[in-house]
Amino acid sequence: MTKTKRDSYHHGDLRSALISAAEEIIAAEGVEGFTLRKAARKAGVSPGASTHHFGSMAGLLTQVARRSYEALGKQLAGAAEGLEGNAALRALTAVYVRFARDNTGRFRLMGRTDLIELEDDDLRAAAYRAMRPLAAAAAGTRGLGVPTPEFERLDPRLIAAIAPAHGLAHLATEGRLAATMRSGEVDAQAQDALVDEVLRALWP
Amino acid sequence: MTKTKRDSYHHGDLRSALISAAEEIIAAEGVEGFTLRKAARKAGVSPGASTHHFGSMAGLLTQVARRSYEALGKQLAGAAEGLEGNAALRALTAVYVRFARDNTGRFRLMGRTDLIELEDDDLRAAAYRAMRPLAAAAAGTRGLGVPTPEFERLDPRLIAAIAPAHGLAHLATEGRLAATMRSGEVDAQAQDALVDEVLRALWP
DNA sequence: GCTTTTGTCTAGACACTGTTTAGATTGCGT
DNA sequence: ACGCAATCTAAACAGTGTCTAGACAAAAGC
Repeated sequence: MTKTKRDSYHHGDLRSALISAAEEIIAAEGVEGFTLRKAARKAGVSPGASTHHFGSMAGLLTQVARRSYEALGKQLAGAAEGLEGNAALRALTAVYVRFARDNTGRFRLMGRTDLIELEDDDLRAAAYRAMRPLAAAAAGTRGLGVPTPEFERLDPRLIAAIAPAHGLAHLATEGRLAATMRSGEVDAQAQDALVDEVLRALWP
Repeated sequence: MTKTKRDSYHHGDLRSALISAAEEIIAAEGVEGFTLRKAARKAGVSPGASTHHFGSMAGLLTQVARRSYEALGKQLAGAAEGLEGNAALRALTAVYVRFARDNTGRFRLMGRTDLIELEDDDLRAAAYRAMRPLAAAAAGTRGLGVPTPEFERLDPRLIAAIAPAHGLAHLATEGRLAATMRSGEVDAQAQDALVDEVLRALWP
């Protein structure tokens, strides 16, 4: 679809073309369906062309992961508006889980430390920025203070907020949440209802 | 090390030899370091020999995952003895996270739905059995009743107990928990302390 | 005992994979 | 207009999981 045509030897904007191609493949076939050669074919370029821009496959996928964190962050940012305390936490967690369910490929990629460069500074920064709404909500919960903005030494309160969301998201993508039908398809509405029940138990 | 020597054409007990080989590889090099051919070499057998016993690589890895659930279940079973309510939940969660940290390869495999056969009945049963201590503890928490022993439609209360544990475990193996040193090594003691703090916030 | 059948395993090939090397091509700064 | 640096290609390499044929051995039938 986005198969970029090319009249000249040089591509012009191969870097972002490869990122887009990778994102499309991952969205359509999941991380397990992604190969570097597929992305190269989609961009209309030879397999080795990616090396110069990203160094390795992990370099390309790190960019995809970074953009995925930005997308997650954007969704989280708008989820807790006007809410406070546990209500905010419930809304944020619900959005977190929905993101994982509706963007399974990208979400799985974010956790594949063997495929991405976990030490990449941009990636780490994007990951931290994405979690800021959760950090803010966690600060207003159960009478706890304001979490520190450090990434290396994450605040226990922030982790306490992330852990259930991260766990539910993984359970959802692993097909271990109820409302997973025999066909493998997911009844999104039923799953949302279940998550809501769980959240009322966790953050009453 | 467990390279099974062979004097005859037939192996004798190739099935379990392959499982052991796979477990050793995964323990030493992680899931990402595992290949079917490596396991075959370790068992002293040709690459195609595995097909007859497991059908495919996923078949073999499903057995490894099943055994991993049994190992996790064994550790959980002994963790909540003499404890009740939230104290039991805290102990179980701590063990869950420690299992993930100390058996990263196996834990990662359990979540790799692209590598194992998620619909395998034995696997599903082992997974459910492993969670039983958590289900029992969840029943005694916050005045909730006894969870139903169904696997397809998991009880919200059980999920509420699993989610934080699962989330913390994934965060730990993804290197996203504090106490991850620059070298990539983990200060287990510091991590345990952090998890303890988080757990006191979640299950006070 | 001998033969046949059945279960195991090997050898080789197939279509892939990510990465590396050397070289072709182009755009840009001067 | 020229040279340099950036960019991309082509081909090769060492792997991968799986498939097909056939070789081997142990158990079953008589």
